[in-house]
Amino acid sequence: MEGKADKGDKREKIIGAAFRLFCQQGFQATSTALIAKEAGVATGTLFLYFSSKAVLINALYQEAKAGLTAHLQAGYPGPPGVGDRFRHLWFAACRWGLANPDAFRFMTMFRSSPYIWQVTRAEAASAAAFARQLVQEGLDTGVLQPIPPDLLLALLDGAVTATVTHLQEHRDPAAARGGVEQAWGVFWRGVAR
Amino acid sequence: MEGKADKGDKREKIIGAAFRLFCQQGFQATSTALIAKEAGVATGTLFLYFSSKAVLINALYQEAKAGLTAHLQAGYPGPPGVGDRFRHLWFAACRWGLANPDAFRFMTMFRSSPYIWQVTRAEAASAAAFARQLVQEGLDTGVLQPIPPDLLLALLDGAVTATVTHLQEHRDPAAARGGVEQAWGVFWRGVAR
Amino acid sequence: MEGKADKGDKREKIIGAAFRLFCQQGFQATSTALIAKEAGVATGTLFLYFSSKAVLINALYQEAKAGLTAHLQAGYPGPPGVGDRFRHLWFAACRWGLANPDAFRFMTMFRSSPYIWQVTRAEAASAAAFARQLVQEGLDTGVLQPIPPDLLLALLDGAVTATVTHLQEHRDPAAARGGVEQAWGVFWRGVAR
Amino acid sequence: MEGKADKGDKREKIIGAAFRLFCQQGFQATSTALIAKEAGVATGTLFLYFSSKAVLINALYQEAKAGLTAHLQAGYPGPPGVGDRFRHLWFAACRWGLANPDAFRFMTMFRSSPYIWQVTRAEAASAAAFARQLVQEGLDTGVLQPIPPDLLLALLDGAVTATVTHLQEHRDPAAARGGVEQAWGVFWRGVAR
DNA sequence: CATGAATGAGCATTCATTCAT
DNA sequence: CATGAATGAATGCTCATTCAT
Repeated sequence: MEGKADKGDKREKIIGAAFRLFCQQGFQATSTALIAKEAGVATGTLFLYFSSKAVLINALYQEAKAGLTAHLQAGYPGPPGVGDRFRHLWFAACRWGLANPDAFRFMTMFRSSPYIWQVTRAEAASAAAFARQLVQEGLDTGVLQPIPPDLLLALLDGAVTATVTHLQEHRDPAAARGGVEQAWGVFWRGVAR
Repeated sequence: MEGKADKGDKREKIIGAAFRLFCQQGFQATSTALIAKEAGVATGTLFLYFSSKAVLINALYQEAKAGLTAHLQAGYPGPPGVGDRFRHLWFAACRWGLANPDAFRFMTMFRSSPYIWQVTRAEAASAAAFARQLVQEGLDTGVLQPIPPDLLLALLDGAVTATVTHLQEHRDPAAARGGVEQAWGVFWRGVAR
Repeated sequence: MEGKADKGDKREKIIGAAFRLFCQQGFQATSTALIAKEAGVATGTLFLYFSSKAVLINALYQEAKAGLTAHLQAGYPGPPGVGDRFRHLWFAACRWGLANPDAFRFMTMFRSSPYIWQVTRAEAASAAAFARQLVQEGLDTGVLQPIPPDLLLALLDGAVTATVTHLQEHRDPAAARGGVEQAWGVFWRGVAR
Repeated sequence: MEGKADKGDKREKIIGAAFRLFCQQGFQATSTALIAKEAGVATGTLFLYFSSKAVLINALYQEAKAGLTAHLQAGYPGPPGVGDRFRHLWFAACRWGLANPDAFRFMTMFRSSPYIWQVTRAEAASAAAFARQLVQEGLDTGVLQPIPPDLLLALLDGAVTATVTHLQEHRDPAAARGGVEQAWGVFWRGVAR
């Protein structure tokens, strides 16, 4: 009774199909017609929800970023230690990346792509403002090495991306857990004072 | 005798134009006709050197990787310490990335793109085999933390990419020097024992 | 309610335009864009009905063969004499050829062309199986000269083609009637016992 | 000493390669570059002998027609009977067609093609004027049925073409001889009085 | 005469987008 | 809201032809 395609269902299906196809075949090989077919809707319907292919791409990027951000904020611990909170971010990010391979891959693929507008990137960044605050707190309390906050965030981002991508390629569920832990060790040893 | 199109010049011009345009506008937004025009050659000439657009992209990727690899091997120091050699790699890579922004950006953009064939990636990786040996030596001699070599290489790669990309965005030649040094500190502190 | 593009009309228009243009200018000199324009549809529309130019050519060949076959079977007389039925085939074929000059010319032009696939030829041949049966009956009843059936059919085909082509070049409606009759005389005298 | 590619050798090689390729792959699939390569000469060389692809095609057509005509005139018997001379033409034509499959196929393929200019066709026809005279003589002496000479020539042409093409498809050297004889019987019975 | 790199007009085909139903 | 046939601008690629060597 509830599987009958509830209102708004179509938008989700289109987004899901788009993530899958873009990751598998890339941008140019994925036509809007194919996305629509994979999503089980008509060609025209896609344009009812996303006014153009460019809009769709950017929506996808935001969707991915929002998913990740939400996951990071979910169990975000309170005041305890700055290190604990960093630890939480690290593991939550890796866990999300490994659980959502398509969305994660999409993010890395389009991270520095000209298809993603500045606005999109800016919105995604602002959503992760709390991470920046954490870094600032770490610097202020002397827990972190004295490094420009933006550079430190970039390094965090780069390390997580490298770790998840690496573990995704060598699919070994057992090694994954350990890899995340080891990479965390490298990162924290590097930035902590 | 100097400058004016010395035979074989055309291939270089096409590669240069392609790097520039792909970085600015992305793969599909850059038509072969535009690349040819920007390179100052006829449309057909492009296909004389690269049998298809896909072949061009892969050639570009290899060109970039080869350029970086050559630069890394250039002043590669002998036996001294593992740390010294790592230091050389780090700084050489960052220097190259900052000096060749288009090629570097191209590499990050297409790193995980479906346009780049496995063969291309494999060839590029094999050229950097000496880096893998260095890691192994570091692990054997106990200079590095006990981490899977591949993961460690991935982290090195990710850290360099994050650093260069970050410094390119905030163009400040003065800060660049310092940034590379600081990021190196983070990385080495993280992986050294 | 009449005339003005009654759904499915487009396919017909494309076929008509293609017959005309291919006969006038040949295969390669006739661009798909020109066919579309002549048919009054958009370029893309042609590919909606025929997935490639090669498919279009083969469809045209089948269309022509089917038209001819249908016309031959239309008033095909029953049991009477084998000669009467041959006479029907001869005149019906010539009549159709003179009435559909473009389709007929197309058939002769592409008869031995590499553009027409074996499948296409086979299908067209199977549709004319009843002619083969007639020949067999003629041989069995001793009405025809003892000649391999395939050779006899080839000669019939060749004679009709030569006759119609000849009469088309010297357009003289009056002479046409007589020419068909005279050629029939030659053919039948040649094959009958 | 004499195999060293004598003067004018290149023209022959180009013609031979062109016959082969056009028959195998058709007009559009056969590029001038391919013909040149198959002939073992440079691209530009082809245009030294034939100023354009269209000129080459027409030269090929003339070459084929000339070859056939020469063969027909070779052992052309003197005054004896009209029937004997017809017989000679028939067998000589079939023999040539079976011995030169590529040239023969080329002729049938381009017989009614728009690529062959009227001039070319006219020249080829005038070379075969002696055949027309034979027909006229046959009509005048009452040896042939009273049929327009052009139509009779067209039927002769059509019958030879059909016979050779048919025998070429069903390659059976033994059957070939018999087939030519049987087809001749059909033709002569049809046109003789 | 011969070469083959270079040219660029031309073509088949695709695909984002629209709109009548 | 949903559909999918229709559109036509845009693109990758080909190939006849030229010309400097």
